[in-house]
Amino acid sequence: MVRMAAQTQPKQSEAKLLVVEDDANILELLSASLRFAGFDVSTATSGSAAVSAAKNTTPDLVVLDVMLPDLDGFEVIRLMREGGQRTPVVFLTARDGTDDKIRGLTLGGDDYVTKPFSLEELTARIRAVLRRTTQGDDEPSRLVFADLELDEETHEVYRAGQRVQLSPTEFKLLRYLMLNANRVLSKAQILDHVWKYDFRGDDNIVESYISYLRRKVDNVQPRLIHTLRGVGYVLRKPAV
Amino acid sequence: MVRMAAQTQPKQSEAKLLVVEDDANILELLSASLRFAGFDVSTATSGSAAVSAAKNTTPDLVVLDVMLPDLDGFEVIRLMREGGQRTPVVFLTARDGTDDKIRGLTLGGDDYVTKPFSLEELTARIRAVLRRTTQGDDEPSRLVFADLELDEETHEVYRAGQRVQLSPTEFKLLRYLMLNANRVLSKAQILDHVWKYDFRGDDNIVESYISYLRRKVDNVQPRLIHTLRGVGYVLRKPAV
DNA sequence: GCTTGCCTGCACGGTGCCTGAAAGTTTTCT
DNA sequence: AGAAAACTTTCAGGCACCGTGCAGGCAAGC
Repeated sequence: MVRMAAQTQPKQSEAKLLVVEDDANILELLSASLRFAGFDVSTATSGSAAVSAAKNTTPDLVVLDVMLPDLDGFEVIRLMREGGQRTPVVFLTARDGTDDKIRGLTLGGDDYVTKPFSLEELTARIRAVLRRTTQGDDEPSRLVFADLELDEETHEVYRAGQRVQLSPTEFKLLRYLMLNANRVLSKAQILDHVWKYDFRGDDNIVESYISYLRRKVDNVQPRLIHTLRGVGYVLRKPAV
Repeated sequence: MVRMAAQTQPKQSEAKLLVVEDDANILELLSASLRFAGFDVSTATSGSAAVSAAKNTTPDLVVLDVMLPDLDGFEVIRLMREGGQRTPVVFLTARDGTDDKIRGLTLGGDDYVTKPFSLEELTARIRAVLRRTTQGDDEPSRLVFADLELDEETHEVYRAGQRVQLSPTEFKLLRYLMLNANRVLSKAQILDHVWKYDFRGDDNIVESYISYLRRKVDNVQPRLIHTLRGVGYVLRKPAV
């Protein structure tokens, strides 16, 4: 009897996040999905509001849009840290332009994600930064399911002990499947989480990448990636 | 024209729903059957009315047509959640050519159903979302009747411990029978709940699917699916 | 025995999914 | 900077499965 209890929430750290973003749609997107991922989320829509919110709520991490109406992201951080608190940051930044300043900040243990991003990308970065900055490393960086292993830091993947090379998208898809092992995921759900939020293609791309993944990591017994026709895909050990 | 027999209420969570839909026919269909399914239903026919209704009645879940005369579904959600309440949503969306706007519907534990849908499909999604977003998950995802087991999340079905593979329609029909175990269901009733609301075929298809189900899940003793000639079908343990 | 309702085998067309290939894009290398 | 490689995305053919209608046969009840 190997049936697993259905879990309702992805298991995540219950860290306090402050999300700072002036675009209302993106803010809603972020707060809804980060909250669902198990984070304790508060929000701000301007730099000055962010500074005072950070003083009051002392978040464990700040998700910060670099481009804000009043202050720019770096100013916000400078002001926040003047009070002595050394809160880690994940920046949200537009693709071009100020890459240099951002790059410098990653040296201090912070990180950044360029817009448009996928939610898996963002939550992966958040978890990585929290993992790094939290002493007493509770969360391991290695996901394991059956004889499948995936290292979130080194991006190495093994199936049955064999090293497998994956492209960036293949890696993100597999990580999403592994984080949600035994849970059925629809193509829409996969698209919403693994692909960038501005992707305007159709579901078939998910089928393509499932196909690529099967060829690379699911070409041995037992098969772990299963199709549920009309429903979605699921990563699980075959029924007895 | 929804045919409904007089019967006692199916046991369901007594959750408060807000149904937002501008098509009067569909709104009537939805509110009648969801009310009958045991939900506490209130309605709105425009986005702005929905926002204020949500503020006043604080529903546990919102059933929301994406295409509304005034605001689009995302705007409605954003405005509703600005007050800090995190209400889950099941979106209703048209499945025509320009699939443009159907991204982001599965984020934050929300879900969506494409028109035309069947009522069972919709209530199944509603229950799934409520199950996911309610802490202290009381409702299990597994239906059990005699030695028949059906998992709503993984779509697995077992009879007498044996795994059985069902097609999507077979699965929906069996779920409907199990949710209404010991209750006699007419063919018209089954058609109204399990088939999409625009289905214009004849009753014989129900007979066909009952036949398929019997072959797959009722081929052992004791027989659970019974015909009441001239009346309908019922799932029950043989008479005492 | 006859009528009526139900059961089920069969066939046809549609749908969902898989995958190879090509086109378009980004990244890396020289 | 330009060329090459790797990667992402789209397209189309193929295949298995599924939904639906039809029709012949069977069982129940008058």
